[in-house]
Amino acid sequence: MTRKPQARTAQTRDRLVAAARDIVAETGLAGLRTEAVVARAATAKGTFFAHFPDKDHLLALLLAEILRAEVAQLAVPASREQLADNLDRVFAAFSSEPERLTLLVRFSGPVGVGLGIDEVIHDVIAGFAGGLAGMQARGMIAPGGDPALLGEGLVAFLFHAAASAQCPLTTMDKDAARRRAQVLLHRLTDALLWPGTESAGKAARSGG
Amino acid sequence: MTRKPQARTAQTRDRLVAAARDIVAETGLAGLRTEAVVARAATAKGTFFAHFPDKDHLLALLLAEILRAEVAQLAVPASREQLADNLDRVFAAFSSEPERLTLLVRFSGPVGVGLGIDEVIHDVIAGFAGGLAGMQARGMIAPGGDPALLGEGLVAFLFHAAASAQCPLTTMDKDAARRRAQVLLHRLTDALLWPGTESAGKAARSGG
DNA sequence: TCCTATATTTGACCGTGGTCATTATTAATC
DNA sequence: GATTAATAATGACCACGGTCAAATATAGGA
Repeated sequence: MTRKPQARTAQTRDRLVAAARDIVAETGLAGLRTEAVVARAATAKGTFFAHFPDKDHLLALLLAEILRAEVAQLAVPASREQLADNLDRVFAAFSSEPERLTLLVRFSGPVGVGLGIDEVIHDVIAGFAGGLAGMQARGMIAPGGDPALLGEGLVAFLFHAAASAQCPLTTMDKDAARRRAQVLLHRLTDALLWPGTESAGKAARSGG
Repeated sequence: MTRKPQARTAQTRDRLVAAARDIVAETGLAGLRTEAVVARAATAKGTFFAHFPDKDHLLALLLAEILRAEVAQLAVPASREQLADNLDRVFAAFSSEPERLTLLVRFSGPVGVGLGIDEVIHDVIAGFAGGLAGMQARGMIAPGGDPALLGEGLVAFLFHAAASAQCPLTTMDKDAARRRAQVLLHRLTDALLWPGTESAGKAARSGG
């Protein structure tokens, strides 16, 4: 017969997550070692894998926390400038560590349900969609598109730009690659939201 | 002083690539083991890493070959239906193995120059761009957008859809996830190319 | 042809993610 | 409280990617 989970199960899991959270805060996602996690949580390595299918699942959990904190503060955009600003912030949140993009790609689909990644992405899309709906009502973007779909389009562009910015730490100027990707992101956005006026959006932003 | 590379260098490298190519053909990208490669190529493991920075660089090289073969046959699209068909084929090529998407994301940026991934992606974009330019001239898509930029937008949607389709082999229906992602891809494409007529494109395709 | 500096190869070795048979603990029942 | 069956924790072990000091082979010059 199946029996209700023991009381210590949740405690052990919490200890593991807390230990991992601390380590990630200190070393970044890429610096996390399962050995270090179980040492700090005072469990055996096997226990780790009894609670998480693999290391990346735990990392995805923590990434969702981090992204939620970095993205929750974003206001619903009400102007072209605010929209561009939000795009830049989410872009930064998605690509500040290479590991983040890898995890997002791996866990953005059905695989990630339950880890929080899907919720974060959904919230980002919803934030864009809400802003776009308002702007559409005020005639500030091209009419006729479904705001939710346009929001998903923006997130698609974010992923693409983040991937294009991928760059080993050693070679070439990292900021240059990032800035180039950001320009691409904004031009694509303009093409989707203000068809036929790609350059106008850039001009409007550079004025602010 | 630096001296010209020895004759055997290229041979050894070719043996390694050939061995890896055979293994990938047999087991898929995920099934490749460096031990197996060096065994088949009759070299030591250290030699492998003298020729490639890591395993993924070699895999990216092979993936570029594979994608080139799968994508080279695509005709420049001259109609909505052909465009949709090309999108489906590239989507399939990008997402048929989970490992493919991972490698594409990692090596689509500046990191991937010299491995062929960047060329493949460039060719795909150029293919779409060429088709879109023609369709634009004939008034078949919304006017005013830069075809090259629109092509890049389509590739961005491809990546997003492929990520959304990510699904562990064990849980849920793989085809269902893929079909859902494909619908998303087509709706996004319609929003970009035929703003305000998302459903029309679907209807046109379902008739063919 | 011999010498030597450089290029290339080698394989024992290591770090780290992940497994699994075994042991310890606990919920449920009497 | 004693018994037992399910649940959780353990850590020795393995697989595999990647390293590096030492060994070997070669280009180029005398």
